[in-house]
Amino acid sequence: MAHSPTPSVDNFDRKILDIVQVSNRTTSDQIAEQIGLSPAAVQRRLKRMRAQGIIQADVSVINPKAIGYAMTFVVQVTLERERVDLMHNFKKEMNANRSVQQCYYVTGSSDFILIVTAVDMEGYDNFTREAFFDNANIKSFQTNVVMDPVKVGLTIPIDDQQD
Amino acid sequence: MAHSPTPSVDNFDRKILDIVQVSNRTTSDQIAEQIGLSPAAVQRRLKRMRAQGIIQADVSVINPKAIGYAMTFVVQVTLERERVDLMHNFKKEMNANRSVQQCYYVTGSSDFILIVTAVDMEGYDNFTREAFFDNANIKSFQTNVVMDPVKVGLTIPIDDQQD
DNA sequence: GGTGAAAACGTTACGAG
DNA sequence: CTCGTAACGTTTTCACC
Repeated sequence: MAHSPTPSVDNFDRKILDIVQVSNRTTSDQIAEQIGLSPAAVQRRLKRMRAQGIIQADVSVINPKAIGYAMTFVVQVTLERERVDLMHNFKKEMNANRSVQQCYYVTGSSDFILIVTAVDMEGYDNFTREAFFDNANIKSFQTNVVMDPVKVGLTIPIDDQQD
Repeated sequence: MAHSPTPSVDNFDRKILDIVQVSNRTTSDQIAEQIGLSPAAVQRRLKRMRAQGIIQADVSVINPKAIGYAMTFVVQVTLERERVDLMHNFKKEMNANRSVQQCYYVTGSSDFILIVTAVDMEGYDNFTREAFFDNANIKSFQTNVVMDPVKVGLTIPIDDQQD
């Protein structure tokens, strides 16, 4: 965390990002037409932004139900002690745990907030056992069952700016 | 919620999903080699899964910092009354609000849990004003500032199964 | 499901502004 | 330094087996 390799995102980049973050299978020709650039220029910019880490990844979003993961949970975890090494350990565990879709370290009432998927309640129960009860440093956790995933995804508001 | 349109996801499909949910720019040849199928077969399966909605979307994940969205928040919202029409309204508003990355309707202590991005604290303040204070049906909300987005994304654990 | 040809797409080199 | 055009290599698509 010591270097920022010059963002350099202009308005053309922003327009491209706004499109690909919704659908990255949009062809360069389509993007080019929409933003008023040549297909090659669009490709060059995409390649540059992927290399620079502005575009972090290109992924398919899978319908959880299609593969039997019918339930989603939002879990708030409070640690016993906020020691740096224990926290680092917890982060590593969450990264490794395939049931954990997302994990945020937050300020406020709890320490971590997780988005967890499971096949069913029994599957979630197993997850809590493995992830929490076997962990001495976890003070408490509170579960919210998701009844409706109103909005999912990681779309970021991208607006034009005057550079 | 009355019909499941025949999942029909076999182990080849699962292996393909496991790859494309991490990187959907992997070529059919690469996937084919990894799972032991021909490139054309892989393509056919991908096309089918996209048509069936098993693959919901194909998106680029953008680094929020690259476009100036440096802060993330987890917000828990409690409504005054859980009336169906008011809830439906709230869902629509969250879907339309570009600051709201994710929105879950949950059971438990609060009604909705949001993941919100903002340029800075002032941007978040503006968001709360527009989204919450102008809404008579919102009882309370509690904000957690994300200090470390330990794990983001929507990867789902996909394992082989015996069909 | 596999094979191969045709079409579409992404990539790169070149010249121009 | 970045654009657009055009040639090139790769990938996807589709008809057929």
